Amino acid sequence: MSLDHAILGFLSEQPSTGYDLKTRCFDRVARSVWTADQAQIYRTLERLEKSGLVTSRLIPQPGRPDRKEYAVTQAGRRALREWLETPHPLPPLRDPLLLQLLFGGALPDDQLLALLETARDGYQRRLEDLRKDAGRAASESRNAKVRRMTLDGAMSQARASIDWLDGAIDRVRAGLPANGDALGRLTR
Amino acid sequence: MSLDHAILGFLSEQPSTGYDLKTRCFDRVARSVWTADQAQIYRTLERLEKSGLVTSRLIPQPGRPDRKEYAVTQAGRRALREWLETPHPLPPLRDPLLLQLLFGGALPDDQLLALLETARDGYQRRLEDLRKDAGRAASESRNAKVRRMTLDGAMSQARASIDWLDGAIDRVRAGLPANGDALGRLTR
DNA sequence: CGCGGATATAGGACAAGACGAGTATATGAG
DNA sequence: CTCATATACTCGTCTTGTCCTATATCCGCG
Repeated sequence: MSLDHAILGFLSEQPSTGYDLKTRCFDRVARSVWTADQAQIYRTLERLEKSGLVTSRLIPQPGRPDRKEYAVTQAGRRALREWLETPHPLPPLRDPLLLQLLFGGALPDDQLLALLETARDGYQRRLEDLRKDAGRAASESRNAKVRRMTLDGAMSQARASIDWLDGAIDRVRAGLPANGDALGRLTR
Repeated sequence: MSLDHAILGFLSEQPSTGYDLKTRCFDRVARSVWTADQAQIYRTLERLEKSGLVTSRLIPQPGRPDRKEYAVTQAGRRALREWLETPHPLPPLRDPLLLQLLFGGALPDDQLLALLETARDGYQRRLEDLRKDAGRAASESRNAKVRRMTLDGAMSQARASIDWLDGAIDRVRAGLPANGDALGRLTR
């Protein structure tokens, strides 16, 4: 369960509330790598506390709701360390666009092109977001350098998709054989 | 729900049983694009039948269990066509390795390298599988060409990951700044 | 003065996917 | 004769992820 360990990781850097984790960690630094929704974070924090990997303390705040600040325990640090050390299986490739393309021969050229171009633009936007992130974090520490590798990985994946889509678009524009009756079977 | 449409897509090519879909379609041609387990496929077929997108007929087989063969209906073809035409959002980037790397600065060089190298090997294996698939399907039809684009996409993603990981491995070997006390905080 | 946005937490509902176990029968290898 | 394998289908539970709602207060803006 990667989310558990992502939370342990962030808490090991700094004790935080659920709200902090959502807004400062997941919506900012982990945005391009792993997203998590609020409900998920609170649920996970409860579970982690039950299994003794984090503890919480209430910090009263005059006027506004108490902060419930979570911190990792020793057991939590051990769990994090263990997870960090072990290699995990590749994420299963599960891409709606590729699936569409598997059956995309049934579409006429213009619709096929629309599909490819929309995806291309999506990756382009993702790449720009990543570039912004990369611009912000420029430090010389080990942590910053490793974190920079993370961004590089995400960026190179986006770039690969863009290049591939550009090639695919060219090939469709250059002309594909017309389809026999696949479209007919689908439209009728 | 992409799985629904993947099933509709395969059935539109050829009526099949759940077993056929699992072994001939998902474990073979869609393997590199979308995986599905058996239970999932049977459940989805039931649901699709209830909503009138597929129909089934029992084909008795002497000795062994009846084949329950599903076929798309007109409504099913329409649903498939509609899904094929509309662009879908990019798959969220959710990669355990990238997440590990986010906190990977706490690891010593050798463990960091082990992580990167394992992942590299994984992508290498995936790429080889894809190459085998690409070798098999060499036809001149529109469908085959579009399907070939699908494989190209999957391959270029794998290649991008390999290149990135090679670069990252080199950079770690070339020497990263030592970490302050992050490791200490984790080990103690 | 009211309204919305930021801060802060928590609950329910639900689809989708992962995982595993169970039930048949037939064929063929050892 | 047994064991593995292929064919074919069913059930159940757990985890994930998403969405929506509710509760509270404070601050700034118009």
